[in-house]
Amino acid sequence: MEKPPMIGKNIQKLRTARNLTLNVLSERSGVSKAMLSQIETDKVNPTLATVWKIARGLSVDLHDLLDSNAIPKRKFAVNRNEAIKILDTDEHGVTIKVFSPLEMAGDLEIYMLSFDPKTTLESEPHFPGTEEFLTVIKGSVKVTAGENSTELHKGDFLAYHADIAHTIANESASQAIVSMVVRYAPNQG
Amino acid sequence: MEKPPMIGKNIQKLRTARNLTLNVLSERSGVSKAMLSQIETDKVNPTLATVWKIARGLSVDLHDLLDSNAIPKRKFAVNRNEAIKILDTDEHGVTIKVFSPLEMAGDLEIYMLSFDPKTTLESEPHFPGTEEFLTVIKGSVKVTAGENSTELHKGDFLAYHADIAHTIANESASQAIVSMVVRYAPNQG
DNA sequence: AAAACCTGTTTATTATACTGAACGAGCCCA
DNA sequence: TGGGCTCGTTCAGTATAATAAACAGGTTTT
Repeated sequence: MEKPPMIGKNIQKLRTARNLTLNVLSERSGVSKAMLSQIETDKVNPTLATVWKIARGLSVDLHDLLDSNAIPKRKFAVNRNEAIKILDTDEHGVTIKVFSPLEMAGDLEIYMLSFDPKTTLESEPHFPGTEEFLTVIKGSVKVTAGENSTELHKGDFLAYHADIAHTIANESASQAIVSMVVRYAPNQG
Repeated sequence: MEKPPMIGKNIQKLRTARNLTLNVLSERSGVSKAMLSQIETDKVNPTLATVWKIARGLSVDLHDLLDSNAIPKRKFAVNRNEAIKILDTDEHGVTIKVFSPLEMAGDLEIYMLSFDPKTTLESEPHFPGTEEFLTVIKGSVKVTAGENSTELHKGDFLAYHADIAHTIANESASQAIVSMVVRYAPNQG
């Protein structure tokens, strides 16, 4: 985070994703409609208390409000065997953070994926033998690998072979977060 | 978080822990000394931009300032030892579910751990080279491995060598759930 | 077609966050 | 017993966040 957070667009994104009007959010949050409008257009520097009220009105954590804006623009081209293409994401509304300390993880890589409402992450096939293990931390996602499609909710866990094309979709109107452990094929490369 | 955040004491704690004076922090953050004093004593509702400046001046993430416990996160414990064992649990109030389909996971095992309030899971050292990757899905836990102790909250991720004795404790009054990926040492029986 | 009802924006006013400077308390040294 | 230094707090003025009310644009009503 190098600049003061501009949470306006985030708030608006969350609000519209839930089909809430400024009037409704104003009632639910206790923040005036005018102030909401000005905050969403980044015309003011809202008070911490005000931001908290808005987060509460949107039924999200204050962190989520700040985080979705504090998008780590950092791209990364992690290559174990060959180029693994990870989208960078702003246009898709999917944020990927790398957690794994590579010197520790060996052939593992751990990611934290944040999905804005109605967003999808599409992955090309990985090398044969590659597996993915994911855990839903928040919200719900639909994972499709080949023919199979599975709906996962908060707390669910899924392991699958990732050497075919697969997608992770957040079809809901709220944010979804999943952690993913990718295990690359042992004898590859 | 049920009330608007009172970050005054957190800021003061961080500042004094670093032996910074209000003057110094004022210079480093660009926030006036007077305002810092008033914020620390919770006399005002600071602006989000101001809070961000203070976090920057303290070289911490904004989240750390908002969280009730102002502790830097995501450390990694490192060390070595021996022996393996996984407790079973019901008497301790800790439930372990195995998610990993073994034929897929190879040297990986995936668990879902549920902690009742005020419960702790103590593990003997695993084989040398064993690593654990855990993700907090709900609540908060305190992970201790050797000397190092880390407080993890919802959404946090931690990777550490598990070949020394380690404990995962839920010190809060509510349930905690974490997913754990255990990666056994590659060349170990 | 205009009246009534939405939407989000902009105005005018009040409340207050923020600043620079003044203040009092504590410490060190002459 | 001072002066000179620091510390954190409080004062007065200014900048601006927050509010209520008026506003413009677009749909639905009658």
